[in-house]
Amino acid sequence: MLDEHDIFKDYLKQYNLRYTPQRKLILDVFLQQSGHVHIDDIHIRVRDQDPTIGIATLYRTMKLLVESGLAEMHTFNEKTTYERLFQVRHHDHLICIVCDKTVEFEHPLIEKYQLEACERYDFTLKSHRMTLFGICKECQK
Amino acid sequence: MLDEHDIFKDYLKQYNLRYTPQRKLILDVFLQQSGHVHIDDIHIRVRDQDPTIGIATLYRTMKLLVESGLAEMHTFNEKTTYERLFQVRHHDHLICIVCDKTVEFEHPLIEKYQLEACERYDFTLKSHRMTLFGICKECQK
DNA sequence: CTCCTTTTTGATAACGAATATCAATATAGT
DNA sequence: ACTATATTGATATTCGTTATCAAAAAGGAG
Ligand SMILES: [Mn+2]
Ligand SMILES: [Mn+2]
Ligand SMILES: [Zn+2]
Ligand SMILES: [Zn+2]
Repeated sequence: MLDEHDIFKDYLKQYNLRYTPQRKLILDVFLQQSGHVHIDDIHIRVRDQDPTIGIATLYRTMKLLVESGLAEMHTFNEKTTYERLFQVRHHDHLICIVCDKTVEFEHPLIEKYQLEACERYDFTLKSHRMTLFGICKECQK
Repeated sequence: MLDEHDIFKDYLKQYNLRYTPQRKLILDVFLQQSGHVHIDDIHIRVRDQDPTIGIATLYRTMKLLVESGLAEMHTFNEKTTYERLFQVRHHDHLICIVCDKTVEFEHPLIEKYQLEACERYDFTLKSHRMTLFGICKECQK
């Protein structure tokens, strides 16, 4: 079974790009994280293992991870976050507008009707972004 | 029946803010637009009628329009756009990732299941953002 | 109207995330 | 070893948006 490093290598090879130590390290660090990770968090942990890595390389590599399907980029608030995508079940997000708490959920029927809506307008659905904003139980008190 | 200017005046009064000529003009211009309008477009048309209005005032006023429920802010791509909200039926968006064409749609069942998902996690739904990305018929050829 | 307080304005500086630039370095293949 | 190409890190730059601040405007009270 292919793991994330194989996927990444394949993607890089496909575009004549190289599997460098920096890219490997960034992927390693990213895979150790869970949930929605900010680029600064990744930066700190990467520099922990190799202080010479520049921020530009980090941005460039995160972009490659997204393009290769290993990461998903979120822009819920101002700061973008990254989330593991490969072998992680698709889900949408429910965010508390008071405390920023996030709940991950998936509704099969919503996914189904999204496809339906697309077909009605002769679109081929490629991806979607659905985020619900509300107030969690604790913040309602 | 209240129109947008009344709504705006009420909102301003509520927070001890003033209904100034600049704010009136910006609202006037905004209401003449339709669809998803970029701030530069509004700026051009505003300066056309009053060249002394500064960009800061425009940003500040657009924020007030959003807060008063008259406008909705979208961040589909890099540039944020504004769309009339009052007396305009709620809808979600379907965007072609090739040509940026936008289709507006609404699916009652999706809205229903969004509420359902919220209730399951004890959230009070306040708003949602759903955008489908696909390839339109023309761009598939 | 005059005086006083608060709000608003416009010019411009500042911000910050992300990208572009570019010379030095690393890599892969011959 | 040699060559061509890709990559890197430091840094400058971009660009939408926000903060700053002195001057102007607005709203009341008398
Ligand atoms: Mn998630
Ligand atoms: Mn719309
Ligand atoms: Zn909360
Ligand atoms: Zn298209």
